[in-house]
Amino acid sequence: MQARSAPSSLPSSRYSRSSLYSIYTVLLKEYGMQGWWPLLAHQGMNPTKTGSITGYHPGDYSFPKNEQQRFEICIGAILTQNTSWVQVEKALKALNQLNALTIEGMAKLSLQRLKIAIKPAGYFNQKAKKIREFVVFFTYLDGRTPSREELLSVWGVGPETADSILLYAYHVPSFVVDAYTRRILSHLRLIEETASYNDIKAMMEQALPQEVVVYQEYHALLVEHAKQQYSKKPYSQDILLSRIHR
DNA sequence: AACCAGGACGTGA
DNA sequence: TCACGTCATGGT
Repeated sequence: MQARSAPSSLPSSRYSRSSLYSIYTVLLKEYGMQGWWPLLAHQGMNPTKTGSITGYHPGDYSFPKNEQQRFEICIGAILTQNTSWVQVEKALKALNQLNALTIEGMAKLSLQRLKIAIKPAGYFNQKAKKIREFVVFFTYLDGRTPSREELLSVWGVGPETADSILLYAYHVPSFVVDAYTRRILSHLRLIEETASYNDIKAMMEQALPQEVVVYQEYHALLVEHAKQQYSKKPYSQDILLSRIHR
């Protein structure tokens, strides 16, 4: 680790830290448990989630239940880069039809068929390459949990994808920062717009209990809240603003 | 008909 | 380090 200067762009007062936790409790009361990461098919799936047909499992944190589901989460994390989950779901279903949501099946799939299958998720040339790179890495892991640095060394895996894989596929408490997180926290003036990914991640992890369930739900709740209130500009008066004092 | 969607990478200051 | 262009399909 190299020495780093303190991020001047972040408020570090007690007020902002407690605000970050109260945001979580407010969102949880408002929207309920989110049941991420969505999986194609499993027992007890919940079909009533915004923007998706099936796959969520609120209150059940026992996923993934096997290596295949773990693999599916990883592939979904790559496919959802800058793409809505509805589109990713189409791609995942197409892959599943080809028996390519297993490591063995994916390894057999031709590049051309892979590209066609994931086309709905966009960037199919890049994402096909990313998936193939990840398959090599996943095989190399041989069931071991990767470190964040290992994940980041894989071509096509950036900070958010790495943290999503750690948090949802491996239950490692690593907070996921996405565009919605930055948008909401910035609008609430809890961060500067220019705050870096790692700055925001560090702030969240310092403010919250370092628990997988909290990180999973918080991230998913921010996404749900953003879909409700931050999809189109100008952003309206956030319901959180009147409720995060203390 | 622009604009956005659960980003990452390559490039040149 | 960082700002900017590129990648691509499909919703609203």
